[in-house]
Amino acid sequence: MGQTLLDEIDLLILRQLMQDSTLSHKEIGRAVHMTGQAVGARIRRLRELGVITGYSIGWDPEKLGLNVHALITVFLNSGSAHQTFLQFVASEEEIEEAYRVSGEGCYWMRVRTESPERLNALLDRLVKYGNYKLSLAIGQVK
Amino acid sequence: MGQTLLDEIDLLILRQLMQDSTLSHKEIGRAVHMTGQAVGARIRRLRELGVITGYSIGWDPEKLGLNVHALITVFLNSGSAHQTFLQFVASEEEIEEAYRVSGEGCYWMRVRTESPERLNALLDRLVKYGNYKLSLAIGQVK
DNA sequence: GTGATTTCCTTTCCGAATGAAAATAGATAC
DNA sequence: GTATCTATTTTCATTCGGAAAGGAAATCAC
Repeated sequence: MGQTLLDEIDLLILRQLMQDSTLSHKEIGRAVHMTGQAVGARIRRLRELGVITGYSIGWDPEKLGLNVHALITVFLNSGSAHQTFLQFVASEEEIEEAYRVSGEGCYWMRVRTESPERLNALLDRLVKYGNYKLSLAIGQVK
Repeated sequence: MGQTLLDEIDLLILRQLMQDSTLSHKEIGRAVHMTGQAVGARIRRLRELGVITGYSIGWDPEKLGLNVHALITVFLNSGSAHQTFLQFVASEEEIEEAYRVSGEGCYWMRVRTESPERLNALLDRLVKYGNYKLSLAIGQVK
């Protein structure tokens, strides 16, 4: 594929931005031996190519009161339409990630809620679409 | 807990930054009816409180050639030390997330590799620590 | 009620970063 | 050698971000 689209310098810039996107172009330039403007041009290109899809912040879920963290494997009912399930996923703010999977189950997702009661309520809404298997995350390793 | 630490305006600012951390303080200020400087002071406070933990970019894994996406449940050997497993996780760049779980298995993790061969090699290294169950992600829903 | 204190916001100001345009260097084809 | 194309540097105007000073509102002691 388009592997020649990105050179080593692009990858260096990306790695730096992944760690800290507030680095100035000039600071990044020091690491890759370029002026800030050249770095800026490359970053603009990475955005236009769709390699960089956006800028965001990292945040502490516990500081926001999200104390419950669960991993859920979803086994969709055979009659349940995937489309309506996708709408469900999109509408539930407590679902942080969700993937269609091949292997065990139909979907896998990770959720955070502020309390066991909220998790319980979410599972009640989820069970309309199918069965599930749940594990609680008791620590983030990475 | 410290729920009174964050007011509605702080949450609004956080939500905006989660969507796009390149918004200027002034732009955010328009949404919350404050000057850019006031927004900047609140953001600084959110950083000092540890609510905001960092700034990063979103990126397209396929544009970087990471075509294989897998979800792995790890069942650690009873003799295997957790400490050495954590070092393993930290050293493997292809592991993007990992959590200690209570429920099915000991750890859960999500990995991306550029090829099935690389996934195979990663699993070879993983199997020293225990057993695993693997699902392939075939689409990101959220 | 008065005054002091604290907190938070606005105003003002300056250094630094960003983004655009023009000039320059390096590589390639012919 | 000449033309051409791409990527970088240089230069410049605009904007942003952070610090300091001043002011409004809430709290508290008395």
